[in-house]
Amino acid sequence: MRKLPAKLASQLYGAAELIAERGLDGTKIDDIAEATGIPKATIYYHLDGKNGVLEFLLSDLLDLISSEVGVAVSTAEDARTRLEAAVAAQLGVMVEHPFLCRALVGDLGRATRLPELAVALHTAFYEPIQQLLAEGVADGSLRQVADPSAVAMSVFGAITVAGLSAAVDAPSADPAADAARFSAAVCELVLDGLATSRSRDDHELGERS
Amino acid sequence: MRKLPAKLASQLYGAAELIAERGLDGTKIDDIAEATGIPKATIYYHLDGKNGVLEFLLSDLLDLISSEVGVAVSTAEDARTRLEAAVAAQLGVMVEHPFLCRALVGDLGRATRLPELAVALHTAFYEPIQQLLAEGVADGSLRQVADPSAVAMSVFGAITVAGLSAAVDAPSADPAADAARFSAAVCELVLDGLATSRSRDDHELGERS
Amino acid sequence: MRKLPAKLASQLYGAAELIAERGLDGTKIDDIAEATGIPKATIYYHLDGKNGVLEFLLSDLLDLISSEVGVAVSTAEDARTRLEAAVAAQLGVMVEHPFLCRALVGDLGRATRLPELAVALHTAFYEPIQQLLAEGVADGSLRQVADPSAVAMSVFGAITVAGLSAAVDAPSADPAADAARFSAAVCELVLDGLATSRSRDDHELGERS
Amino acid sequence: MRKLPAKLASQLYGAAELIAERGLDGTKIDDIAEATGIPKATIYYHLDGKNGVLEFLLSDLLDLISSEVGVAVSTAEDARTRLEAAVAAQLGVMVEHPFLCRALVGDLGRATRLPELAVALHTAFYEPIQQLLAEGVADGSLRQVADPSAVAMSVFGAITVAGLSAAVDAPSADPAADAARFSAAVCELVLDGLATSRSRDDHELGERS
DNA sequence: CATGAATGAGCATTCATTCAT
DNA sequence: CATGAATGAATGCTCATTCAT
Repeated sequence: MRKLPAKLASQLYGAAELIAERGLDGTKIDDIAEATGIPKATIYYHLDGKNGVLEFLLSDLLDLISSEVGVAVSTAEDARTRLEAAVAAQLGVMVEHPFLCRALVGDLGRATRLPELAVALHTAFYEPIQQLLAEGVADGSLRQVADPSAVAMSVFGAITVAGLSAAVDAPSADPAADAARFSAAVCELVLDGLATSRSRDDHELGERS
Repeated sequence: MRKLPAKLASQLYGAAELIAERGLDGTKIDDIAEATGIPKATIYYHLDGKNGVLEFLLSDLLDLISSEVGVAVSTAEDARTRLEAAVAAQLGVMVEHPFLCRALVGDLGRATRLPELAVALHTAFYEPIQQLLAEGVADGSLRQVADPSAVAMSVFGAITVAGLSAAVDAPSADPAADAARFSAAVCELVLDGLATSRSRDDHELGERS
Repeated sequence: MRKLPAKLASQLYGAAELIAERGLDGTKIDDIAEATGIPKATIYYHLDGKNGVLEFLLSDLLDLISSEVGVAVSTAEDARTRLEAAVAAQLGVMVEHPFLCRALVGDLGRATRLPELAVALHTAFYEPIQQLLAEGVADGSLRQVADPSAVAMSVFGAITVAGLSAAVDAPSADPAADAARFSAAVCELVLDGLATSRSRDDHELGERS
Repeated sequence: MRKLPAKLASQLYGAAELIAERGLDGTKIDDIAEATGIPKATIYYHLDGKNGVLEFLLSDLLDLISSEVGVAVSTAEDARTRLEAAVAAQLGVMVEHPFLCRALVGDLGRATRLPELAVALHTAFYEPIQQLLAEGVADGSLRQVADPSAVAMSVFGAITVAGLSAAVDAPSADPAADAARFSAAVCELVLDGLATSRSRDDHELGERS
């Protein structure tokens, strides 16, 4: 639980693929030890058991996302533009760490049950979006919606699941391009919606009548 | 092992909360036996082990979603309207089965690794959306997007994460209302997007210049 | 913890020597399993772990002593005679179960920490003596001493340590003879004391002056 | 590993209660380190592992008893008087070191298996008594018994168990008084026996007839 | 000398699963 | 059909001990 030596930390990443593939419960500590080259007992010396390993790995990912998104969000642009930047940032990190992402999803239940991770999850993914939505309303770059928190959750889902899907697919040769592609798709959806203008008119008409 | 007696089936649902709360690996067969009142060996007699329990529980949920969404999608309306109906249908089922939903997500990794479930997952969640998106383009009620499959994935995320969030929150007194609220929020997002028309102009301007 | 099947119970005795020799902590469950022929998991199914094994074994010994002594004490003789009988009974059982006795002594600390054993210990060893001492005073066959409970404890020690010593020594060919020999020695000590009558006079004289 | 600095030695006594309470196997070196304030590795530097700690602690106790009893036994008095003194000496030391006594008894099995301790045990407890008994016969202050070694063992038990019982009971405010009380009780028993003179007559009569 | 850090070796316990009744 | 009893197989974790500084 102390700040584990940089060397160990880096070795530990060798376990990510394992966990992504089999889930934490399907991964024996011995497997982790073997995959990382760190003696079992040493893992226990530095981390708090198997959960500790997951916690360390995911904390790292979450911190990374958190900080990249944080940067993207802190510019002087309007909220809409910053939302696009945030989406790109999050997807960029996710695509760059496919195994961690898959581990996160595969053990989402457990991650949720690990208090520290639960808040990191919230901080990394949900909060910035919610924040941006509110700011967008203030600066006129995003629409006021009826149920902001539900919409924020939904936007979170749109981004994250896209990222996950990218992470789960066989890692492409050009992660940056993948990220850009998904980022564009998500932004197109989230900002402009899918309805055609005609269907919008029809729909409003329908509701009016 | 296929057709378990109706009584057992209903008892088995008593295990959903357990699994939702602790994950399948955190749930002992003995726990399930105790929670459901079904003797351990009897569970084995009817189902194929622990995974069998999860498979049974989730298959049921997935079938339900699949069929409800199927109905919603099979009307004569335009694709956009049917998309709204599909969202409402999916969210309706999810909100009504919060524990199963959480079990599904919590053990997503395992579900993914169970072949039968993996396809059911795809069929229930992703396919109808993808299908609808294509049909919407055809009937002019939905926009043509640059990367349809990425967008479909993203829409799937928008819907599902919203549903999950509803399922995780303390079950409200009025599930139908919850479903409606979330459904509206998701549709607002997915159909109309978040950008204000002004920001759209600005943005296009910015891109042009 | 349920009344284990007679067959298992008898097999379990095969572990006594092991435990006597190495102490419970020095004895692996696997050793016990091997020595008794009972599969490890079956031991766990019936008993509560390693402590459970010790508890079972010693409970048995203690019950046996308790009941044999109980019989010896329940005759119509005077207390002194019954004390002799009790000593013989206790030593008889101890000599007949040398391994259990040694296990008991070797793990006395643990036995003391196991609540059930602690009381059984008291009941089997200490109580009958204390009782007899009191009755002996009443019927005039035993002396009134200044500190009855301290003396009872001491008598208990005289008997038990003698028995232990007999149990620890290589088991003789004729246990009954051993028991009789030790029994006689203990009774001689406990009933008549070691002082010569001359030394008694001297001593009283010394105190008087 | 022999001569540990006085300061460490004194700190080490802080572990006695721990060991008395839980047994040596139930006491982790880390516990000992924490309880004594001596770093784990330092304990290893000075002593030979866990057994070394026990050995150190008990050797000390045994030496103490040995020497105190030795003094008591080396006077010019008759054997009977010296036996009384020896009893008082042994009980005095035991009562003054209740935790060590309990540790000794609780881990009697192990102590017995530690060669050095085994002989120290014999030397401290058994030998002086045996010696005294023989001398008493020679100087006429103690009776000739049929089985001297069995009786010596029994006397040893009478004394030691009394001392233990005193050590286990909550340590009284006045250890010296306790020791005296128990000492008197033990001597009363061991020297004069419990039989009333009437019962002695009856008994001999009974045997004769 | 003293000790923080690291680890090899060990093992109790758990649990899913089977099967005789 | 249903199930109480039994167990094989697996593994997370502990802890005494070592050693480089």
